[in-house]
Amino acid sequence: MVRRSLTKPRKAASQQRSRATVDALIEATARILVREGFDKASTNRIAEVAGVSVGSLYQYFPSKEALVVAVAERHQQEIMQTVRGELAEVLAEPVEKAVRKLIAVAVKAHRVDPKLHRVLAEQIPRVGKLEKLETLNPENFILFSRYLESHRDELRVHDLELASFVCVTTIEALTHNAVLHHAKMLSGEAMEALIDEGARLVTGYLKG
Amino acid sequence: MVRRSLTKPRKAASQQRSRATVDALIEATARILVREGFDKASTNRIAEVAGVSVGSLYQYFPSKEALVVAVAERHQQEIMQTVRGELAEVLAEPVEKAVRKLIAVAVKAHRVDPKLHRVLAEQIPRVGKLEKLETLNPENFILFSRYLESHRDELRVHDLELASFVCVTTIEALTHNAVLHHAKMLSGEAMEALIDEGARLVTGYLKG
DNA sequence: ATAAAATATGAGCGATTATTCGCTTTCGAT
DNA sequence: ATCGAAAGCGAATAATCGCTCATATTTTAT
Repeated sequence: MVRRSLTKPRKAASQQRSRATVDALIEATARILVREGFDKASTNRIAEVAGVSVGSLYQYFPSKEALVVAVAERHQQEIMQTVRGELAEVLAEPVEKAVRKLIAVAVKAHRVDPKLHRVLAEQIPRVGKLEKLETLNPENFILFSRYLESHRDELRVHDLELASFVCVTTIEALTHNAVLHHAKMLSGEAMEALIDEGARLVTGYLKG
Repeated sequence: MVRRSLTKPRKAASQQRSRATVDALIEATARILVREGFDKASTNRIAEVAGVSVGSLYQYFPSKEALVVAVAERHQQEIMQTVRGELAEVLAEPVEKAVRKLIAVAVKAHRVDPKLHRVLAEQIPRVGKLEKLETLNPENFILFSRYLESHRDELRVHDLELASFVCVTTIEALTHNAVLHHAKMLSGEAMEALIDEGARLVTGYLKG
């Protein structure tokens, strides 16, 4: 039997050289997305910017979509690093304090890499394998639900799952729109005002 | 001097035949977007589904992007038809009633053509001329601001512009996510519950 | 009836793109 | 020093797509 060609992309990169290649490719993709936009992010251009060949790109990523997913996942990881930490610290605090801190951290999360965040949210067509690329991380629902459960007695909401949906959706939308679409709100002062309003909105809802 | 070729797309379609062509093209684009997705919406395919030639397409639309914009605008028109009417009726009502009705109408608006709405929101890359294709219609801010102004004495918010941003963003995000991403909430009962929660959220915020 | 204007046609051009594969270079273990 | 495996290379391919234009048909006005 003839030897299989098997040019299928291998998953793991075992040597440190190839790990560097993978990093360079993800980084190059992110840079192009931010600086030139999604439709300029062709595989050949990505390879060029990464300083490797297209062939190498396809050794580690089975498709262009896979690269975009990798970029999105790396970004999500960075954001959740921030959010998870704060949520742990806030678990013991009463609703007023906790909600305010969570909104503040949501703002901080949207400022990790706003330009990339915006491109991922607005320029990536959710088609094919990109379909489940969600802006709203499901983990947020779970984490917030846990907080609500452990503070049930402070609350005047009956359906905790529904309340979690309402709160997470609201906080995400407010911070997303403020940071990415309303330049006026970027000043420290205006941002404080927005956090105040958001906290009032959500706290009032939770405490009746 | 030689005669100019001037194949630039003409704006107006004066005869009824050409108006039908324009309609067929917009309708075909919408159908393809919903049934096959954005990346299947090539100009050749659109023309084919519309039952006209590609050449005719370019008589009335200077680019593929222009067609998508036309579809989005038609959709927005239909939605705003619904919203404008309700907002007028609600102008005289107190905050509790008004907010509840506005959330209900937002749900209704998202149900006009949910599949198209979702494709427009998630599959169209905001690039080039599509960049200003906004999900959040600026008209909503203006209309809602007017309502707040004429009910200023009922409210405990100081910055009306900020309050309008908070409310419109919140209502849009809640209804959008509920209708387009949470199948469980589509039942009449669950939808009522969501409207109740949303109304409580926003009313509580506005009235202190 | 006739001519001009409006409308419609669709093969094909040029450009771009994702992906492949035969080959070379480098690495790591012996 | 040797050799197999891992990593890297990039010209070439095949397909797609937006768009044009020379030509044909239909409508309107006279």
